[in-house]
Amino acid sequence: MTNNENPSNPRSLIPDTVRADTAPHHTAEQNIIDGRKATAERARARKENPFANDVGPKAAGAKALDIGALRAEVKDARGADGKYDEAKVKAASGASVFHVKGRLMRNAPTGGLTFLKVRDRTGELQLLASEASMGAEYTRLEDLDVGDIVEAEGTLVVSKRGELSVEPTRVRLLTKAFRPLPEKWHGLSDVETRYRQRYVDLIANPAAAEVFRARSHIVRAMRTVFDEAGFLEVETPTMHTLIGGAVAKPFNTHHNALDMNLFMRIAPELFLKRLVVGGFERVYEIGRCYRNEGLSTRHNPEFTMLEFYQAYATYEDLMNFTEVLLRRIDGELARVMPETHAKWKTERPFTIDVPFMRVPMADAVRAGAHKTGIPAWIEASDRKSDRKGENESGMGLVAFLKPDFVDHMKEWSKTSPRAKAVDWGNFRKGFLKCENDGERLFCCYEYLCEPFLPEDYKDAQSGKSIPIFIKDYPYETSPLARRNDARPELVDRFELFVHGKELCNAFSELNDPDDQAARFRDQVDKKQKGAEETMDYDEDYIRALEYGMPPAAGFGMGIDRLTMFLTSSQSIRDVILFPLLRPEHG
RNA sequence: GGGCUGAUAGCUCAGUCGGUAGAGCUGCGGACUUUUAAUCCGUAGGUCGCGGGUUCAAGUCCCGCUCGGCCCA
Repeated sequence: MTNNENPSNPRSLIPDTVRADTAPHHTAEQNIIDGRKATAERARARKENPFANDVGPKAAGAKALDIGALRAEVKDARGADGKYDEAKVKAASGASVFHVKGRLMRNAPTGGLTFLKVRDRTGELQLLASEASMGAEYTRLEDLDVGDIVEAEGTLVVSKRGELSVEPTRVRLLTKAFRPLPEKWHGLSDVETRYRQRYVDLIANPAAAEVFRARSHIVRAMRTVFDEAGFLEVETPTMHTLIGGAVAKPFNTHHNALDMNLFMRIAPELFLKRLVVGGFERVYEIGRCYRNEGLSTRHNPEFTMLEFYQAYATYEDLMNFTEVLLRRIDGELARVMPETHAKWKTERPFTIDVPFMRVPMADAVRAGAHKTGIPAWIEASDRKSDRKGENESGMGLVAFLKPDFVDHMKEWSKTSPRAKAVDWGNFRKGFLKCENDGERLFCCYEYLCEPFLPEDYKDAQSGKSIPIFIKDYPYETSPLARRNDARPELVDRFELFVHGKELCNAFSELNDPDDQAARFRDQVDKKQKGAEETMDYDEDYIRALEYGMPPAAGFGMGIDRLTMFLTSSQSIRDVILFPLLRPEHG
């Protein structure tokens, strides 16, 4: 806790609802809060602490267990239908007294018998309380509200419906919850409140909490895979003096003591490759990156990226490895949370169970051109390009479009439903802005292929889309990637698209310092011509390459997006605990 | 930044042509010894996001603003 809160902040740090003494609000919520505070005061009057710390069983020999561990003790008493057999429970647990603690999720009296439900991090357990088991303390249950943190101890019994329950001799308030939880049936669905008050979301929506558990498992499984393969996990700076490693706008910050402007990193790439120079032949980093861009269902300004670099590997090796990695992670998810995973898996519009597609970008563009049914495009994309040494498929279309694109747009767009579905306005805008044929090919890919990937590459059996590696990018779009030995106009690079959305970006690394220096100079030229998103010239990185970086391949993947895919989440905000939002009070 | 769309009780939502603000859950009081969205009876709970305008009359129509959501850049 810091004590240097800015006194100039015009907004009070204390919300109205907890200033009830000075500014009472006669709202329904405030009435509930007042009532719960009064309950806490009554407990204090009885010398009981409504924020107790002395947790633990009172009975000698009682077992203090997590709910999951408690269930494991009597797992053999559970039938195939999920119901417990009372005799078997008694046989397994005998007269043992169990102690559990957690959040009270239900408090339902039916006269002399009260059903309560306690939830801890491992599960939920019913308490079956009666006057017979609790004596005079039974009436005290009235003071417990849903949301309170409680402890209870007693023997195991089975309810008439076959539910494993603790018959408590004691149920005690540990922490009073002043605020009511959202409604039990619909939960909390207001997305704004879910993001702003994630703590409530996590309590009220178990499905939301499951996504974040999955995220943790995903990252751990990933580390296991890399550690087993002999990779070293490292941490490199997140505050950079130069912009590098990706094409994006950075956040600016400032170091006071050195009076130095800094950029929050947009990618760790150039530092990790320095480590490859240093002899760490296999390194990876999982860390936060920052990009000063708009927000969307797929973009948060800060996000988590995995990057790894492997000496003596090529981008072909990494394609194989990517498939292994994703299946290993998904398999681990299936192992640790089988039921939730099965639900997510059926919801997925894609499958990772079949081999991924591998398509050179130029071939994808040629196929995309054919799909539009525009005769001139088909003819052009089948034609050999006049550019020497050029690949012969997609480049034909680029050569054809370059001189007169705009004039024919209306006519082309009417050729077929597929042609009509093309975003012609932005395609034109993007194409005309391109400075070279490489960028033009990439632009054709973006508008003619990428939006249609899910429908064009499908698994016949399941009807689900197949992840696809688009490979062999034009060198102009990839300033850090190695040129293809046979076709220097291309780089040995791929991106993995899952259901049409980019997940990974990888390439064989450019380790020729002179070529890298030339690419940096191109970037600087672009900036001088007004381009906003360019890399800086990194002299030290060139110097590092001059010491010799072994041939290597590198890989980047958004952890947030991976989590979205695997947990069937529709928005990146559903996989980031505290996504960036505007301040609540304007 | 642009288009569309939303904000009504603590939560989930209705609210028709502009005419007294509604329900369920929650809360509070009561009944109930096998519930699990418990049930039954009673009862309380509102700055209709904020500001302006039109009107005899605005949750409703108009304008602006704030904060979201979806799509696009």
